[in-house]
Amino acid sequence: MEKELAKTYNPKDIEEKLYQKWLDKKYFHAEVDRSKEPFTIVIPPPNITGQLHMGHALDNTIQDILIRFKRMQGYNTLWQPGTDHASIATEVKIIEKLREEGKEKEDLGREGFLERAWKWKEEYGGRIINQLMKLGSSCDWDRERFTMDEGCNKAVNKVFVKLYNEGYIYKGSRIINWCPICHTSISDAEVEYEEREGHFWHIKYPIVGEDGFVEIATTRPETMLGDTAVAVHPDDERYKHLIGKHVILPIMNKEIPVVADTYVDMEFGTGVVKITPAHDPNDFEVGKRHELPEVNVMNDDATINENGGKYAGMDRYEARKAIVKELEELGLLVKVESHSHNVGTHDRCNTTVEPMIKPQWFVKMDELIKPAVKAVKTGEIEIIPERFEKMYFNWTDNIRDWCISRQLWWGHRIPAYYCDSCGQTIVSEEEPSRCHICGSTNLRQDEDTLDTWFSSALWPFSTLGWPEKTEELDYFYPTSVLVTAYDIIFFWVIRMVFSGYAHMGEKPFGKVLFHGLIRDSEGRKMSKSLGNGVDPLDVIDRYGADALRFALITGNAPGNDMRFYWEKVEAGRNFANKVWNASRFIMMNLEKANLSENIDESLLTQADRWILSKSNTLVREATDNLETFELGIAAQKIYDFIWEEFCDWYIEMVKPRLYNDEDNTKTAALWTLQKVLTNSLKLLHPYMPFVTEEIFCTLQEMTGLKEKDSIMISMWPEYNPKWEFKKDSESIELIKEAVKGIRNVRSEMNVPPSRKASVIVVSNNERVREIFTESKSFFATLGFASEVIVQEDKSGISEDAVSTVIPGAQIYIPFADLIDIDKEVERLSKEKEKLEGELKRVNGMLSNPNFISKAPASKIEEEKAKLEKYTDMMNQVMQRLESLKK
RNA sequence: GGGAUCUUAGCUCAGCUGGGAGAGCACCUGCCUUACAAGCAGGGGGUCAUAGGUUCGAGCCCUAUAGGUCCCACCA
Repeated sequence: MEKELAKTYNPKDIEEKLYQKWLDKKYFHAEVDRSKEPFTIVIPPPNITGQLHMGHALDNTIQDILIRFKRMQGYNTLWQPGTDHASIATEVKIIEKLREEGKEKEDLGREGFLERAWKWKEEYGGRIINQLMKLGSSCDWDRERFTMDEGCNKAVNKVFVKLYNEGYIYKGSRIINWCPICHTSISDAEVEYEEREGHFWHIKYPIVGEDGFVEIATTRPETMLGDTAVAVHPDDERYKHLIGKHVILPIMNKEIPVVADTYVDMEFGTGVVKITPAHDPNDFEVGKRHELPEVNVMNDDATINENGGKYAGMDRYEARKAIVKELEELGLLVKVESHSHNVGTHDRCNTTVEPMIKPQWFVKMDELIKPAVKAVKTGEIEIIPERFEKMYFNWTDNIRDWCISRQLWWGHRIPAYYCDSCGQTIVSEEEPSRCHICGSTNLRQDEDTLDTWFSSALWPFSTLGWPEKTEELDYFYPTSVLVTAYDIIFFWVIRMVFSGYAHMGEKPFGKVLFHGLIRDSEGRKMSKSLGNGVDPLDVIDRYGADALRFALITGNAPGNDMRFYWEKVEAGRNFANKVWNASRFIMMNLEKANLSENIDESLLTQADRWILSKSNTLVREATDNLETFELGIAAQKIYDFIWEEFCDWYIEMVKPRLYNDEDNTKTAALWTLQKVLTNSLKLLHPYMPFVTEEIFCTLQEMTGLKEKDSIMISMWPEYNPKWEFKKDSESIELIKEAVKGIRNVRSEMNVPPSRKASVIVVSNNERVREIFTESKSFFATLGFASEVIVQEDKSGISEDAVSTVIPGAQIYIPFADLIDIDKEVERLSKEKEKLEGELKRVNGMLSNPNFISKAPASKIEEEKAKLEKYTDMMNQVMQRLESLKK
């Protein structure tokens, strides 16, 4: 019993200890249990190279809130964790590390490199997991998975082979985005467009067999080395006569045709476009239509290759300069304009990507995407907030085939094998021992690996055991909700959806909850290069995980970006401390109490019933908000309830009863305190798991009322219709009005709290007099009253009393020597002004015949009641003013 | 070019289906009141971007305009 709580809440004292307890007790662990309904979330797997950043902190806080909420509601909750091998991100990091040692990846060879990568994974893969634990994440760590573990690998191979056999995966030479630094192809989704200032070079191409030139304009003169045509619009009168003729490609001195294609915009540039099928996606299409040769002029590192003649070996930008210079010398450069245009860059390394034609593996998307579109259209998958549906459809409607092969080593190697004897391609889950066409053993596996998102697309079911038919898969799939930032809709969400339908025949999740990005206090994205990132671990270290979690959730609407402010974390910390101290106070008083689970409800006072009522309403509303993912709103309500209603009002109201051992309602007060506190802690627990757990356990020890060993497995409070004490609630609200009025008057009159005064309540309403008579005790502490007198009329009230009006009553406070008539008149005039405003509004409504005829009856009644109330109050204020003016 | 979203107190933002403008921080005043100064009490501060419209009634719904942010497309 001698458990002492520190005067201020110190998260460091308890967070680690409690997390360890939860782990030890296996509270996070889920087993298939068909007697219970499952609630499942798969974690967006963080990269093994990653360090926890604010985005993770938000994402995982949201997931943890949902999981803890559902767990307490009695669902069998599984939060499935794991990490992503992040093929390119990891490979780049390892290469960097190797370079520090003076090595290139080729020096190690494929095997050696992979060995190195696995070591890296062992070393750093656990780091982000530990960081997630610091946040309080209640993932089932016993089920931790990795996108390249044996099971996931199996799933990947199975899917690849299946899609290949069904004709959805194919290999082809097509134009793809090539990163000259990472030396790999990347998908369209990985290209980021940046607006850059560039130039528009106008170049003359001589016309064959004629004196004269066509003038073309280009932003990338170096690609002209690979031009195989120029194109004009078929309806362009200026150039119609050239169609079918040839021009000389300068420098290369090669004849290339003039073709007509509607792709050309007559209004733009000169209306003549150079066509480089091998280095521009649009030109590639034009080239296909006109059967133009494709001349690749670049090496993998974006230097010019042997097709570029004398420029061979030069970097693309050097070549650009040199080519422009040569054109100038040849007199073929007409002019140079400045021109801003979008440049595609690789989202990982920011290098300008080079479109190139390369043999790559693709997933044919047009058919596969259909169920994914339908699912969202029909509402089988619900997207929250709804507006992100448009983003989703924007992608699905313009879907292009997905380039899935990467020229990287770290990742799932493509399960395709080539027979060197007969040229056959064999796609197989297991490595074939011999070619099944010619029997040769001369087989070699495709060198490429798969896009990292290929394996994460399978995450919702691969983690549950697919392709094995596991109990887990049967029970936990489809998962309940996916929580992620909106910036990976295209990369991940859509691909999981179509994969779920393609391989499971079922959606991967019923709901997708998108949240926004965390920005710095100036609204910029947090990034390493800007150095404006805030480390969540640093925040936790200074303020505790609960404070961070609360800061990330409050004051933010779903899907909106939010700015990070230390002040917000401080507010969270202050709230945790408030809860801590209120609990400390309650427990101090509970020490000698001997409470039982239930109480004879006839012992409850007005105030007890009022707070129980309020608490009850909170339970209903917060639960509803949580169910609909309005986490910020629920948090705000819980915060307001605990701080204002419970601490500032109820605890203050109850103090006189606690300090008076003679008071026969003391036990009821203690019981109510304990009850409301426990419920509040439970509601708060998903947001602030640590502080609530510590208090919950201590409180149980103290009262001997034990529900569970941990709040996280206790029952979520339920709305109790019996606890709607409407009459008591109205009474206490009236008392609060009176107390506020008294405080206001005293403050305005500069009366120090030390100066007590009597409070006279005048009301001709018997019910109101009853309320005040019953609640006299509140005014001593809350309203600095020396005594409270309740009477029917104004008899015996001295003329120099100050007063205030509340609905149904007037309150007088005689201060004798203190009264300053002018000031009092001024104050009352302000009250009068306010009432005038209210009356004007109400009268305006009620005198409008349209309002009377069209508004709902209940609304009209409401306004009529207000009119009555305000008129009464107004009369009182007027009378008082009259009498003061005498 | 297409689309989304935002514009509410000095700052950062809530405000769910239309029915008397809110929070945190900041500011002013007074309080070390035996849970909490990371606190308590009181206060000031907003033609809810602009202009129309729908409605008995609009911060909320519709249209237009201005400005900001973002996504997609990629006119060489």
